[in-house]
Amino acid sequence: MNSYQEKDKFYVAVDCIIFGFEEGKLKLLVFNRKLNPFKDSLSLIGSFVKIGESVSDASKRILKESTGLQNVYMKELKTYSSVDRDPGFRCISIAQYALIRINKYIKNTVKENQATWFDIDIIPKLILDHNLMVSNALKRIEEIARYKPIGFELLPEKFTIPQLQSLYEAIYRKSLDPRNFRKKILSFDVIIKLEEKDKSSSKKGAYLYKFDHTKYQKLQESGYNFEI
Amino acid sequence: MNSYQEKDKFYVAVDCIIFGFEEGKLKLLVFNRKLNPFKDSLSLIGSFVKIGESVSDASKRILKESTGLQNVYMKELKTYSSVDRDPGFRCISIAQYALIRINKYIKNTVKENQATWFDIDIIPKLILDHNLMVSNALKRIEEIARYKPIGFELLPEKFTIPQLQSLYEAIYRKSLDPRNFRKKILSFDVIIKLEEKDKSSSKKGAYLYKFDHTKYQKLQESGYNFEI
DNA sequence: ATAATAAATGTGTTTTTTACATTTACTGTT
DNA sequence: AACAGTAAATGTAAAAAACACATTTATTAT
Repeated sequence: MNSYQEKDKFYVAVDCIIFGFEEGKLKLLVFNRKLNPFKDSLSLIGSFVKIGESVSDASKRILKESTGLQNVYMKELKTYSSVDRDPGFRCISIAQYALIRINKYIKNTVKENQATWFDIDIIPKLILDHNLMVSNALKRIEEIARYKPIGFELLPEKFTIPQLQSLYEAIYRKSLDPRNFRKKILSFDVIIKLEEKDKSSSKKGAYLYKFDHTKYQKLQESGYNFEI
Repeated sequence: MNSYQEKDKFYVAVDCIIFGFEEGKLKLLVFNRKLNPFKDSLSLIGSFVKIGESVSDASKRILKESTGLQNVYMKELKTYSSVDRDPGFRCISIAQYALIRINKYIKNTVKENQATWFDIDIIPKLILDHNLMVSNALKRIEEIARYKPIGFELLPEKFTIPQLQSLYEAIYRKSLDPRNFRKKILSFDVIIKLEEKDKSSSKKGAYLYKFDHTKYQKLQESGYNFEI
């Protein structure tokens, strides 16, 4: 019971399930491995946790290295620890899911890192148990989206209501009524209408909105009900 | 990046936050440590994960050893990995919360293990970051109870509606209207009324109910909305 | 027979959710 | 300048769910 044995020490890894949203589709960031093991295979981005850092430090480090981003929405998903999960090492991995805003800067960093955005409906075979991690993460964000306003994390600073709707449609995998959606979102009193319009997808243009960060924060903390 | 260094290996522990429900109160199972380090201090029950087992195997093993129970509702809470969390070892702990039914059998095993049930409102100082784990777990079950029928895990096979209500009152820390509570619970169509009554808390007696396990399972999987 | 106790029950009101179709603002074309 | 095309924006009535609230009932102990 109290027998601390050197043999019972583990490598601890983190793997990051990075989601983005673009062109009405929820996307996953997949990396082409540059090094062995599994060189040239597809995988999530990950790393071993160093002895002098916490798991969340390690996740932040990896996210920074691979996308250049800091201060990202990232949460622990779960631990993957099957004895045979990694044929090379006895290694547990603590998966983290992150929601990021795709923009030009990200696109460049992503390219440098030999990474690709995949539509979540067509995720390729990834190494080890990474496909399982992805499907668990998708389930988790679907659950969380029902009571926390996480959807917003994936949108740019300025966004339109139809964009927000299409994001929720992507998360819930079903289509929503635009009148009811708009009504509900506005009832949260957390987005502010701007004068500008986005005309990229219609001639009429849709008004851009931004968050009221203070109210958004409160909603984030308190939780709420966003069953749609 | 790909430098696997022996020095970056960790002890991996699990700690179990075990909740029960008795006499209208939500309780936490706290153990008196029999061995060093921290001999005679209070703590959650835990153990190092062995190299040949998964984290969930380890949790099950510990729960079995400490309570005699198997097939318990147990879920991963989160990983605790601060560099300075344990002064003795560089050790991460993957906390698990469990919901169990308190009964005579448990009570004996618990006594043998020098464990005590503490009302969640008066939890003593525990070792390391265990108090943090407990408060995180309490928050988690409160969240989960809103969309999964976990409350039932804590009740005996046969239970009354007032008992179920007092459990939800303990989880949500507020009192509920008995008419509305009963109506909502029955609307889920997941409990079956028995002929027997429980007369331990009133002269009239309250009818006992049991779960419809099939429907209960479906509800558990699908999630639902249990905001009260 | 009576008192005491908690269990069981019903209804009207308010709030939220749902279903559903038309008009509007703007652009590009003729 | 008129027109066609496109997605955005809007309102309302009906149904369902949530809420607030008081009385009656079954049983035991005296």
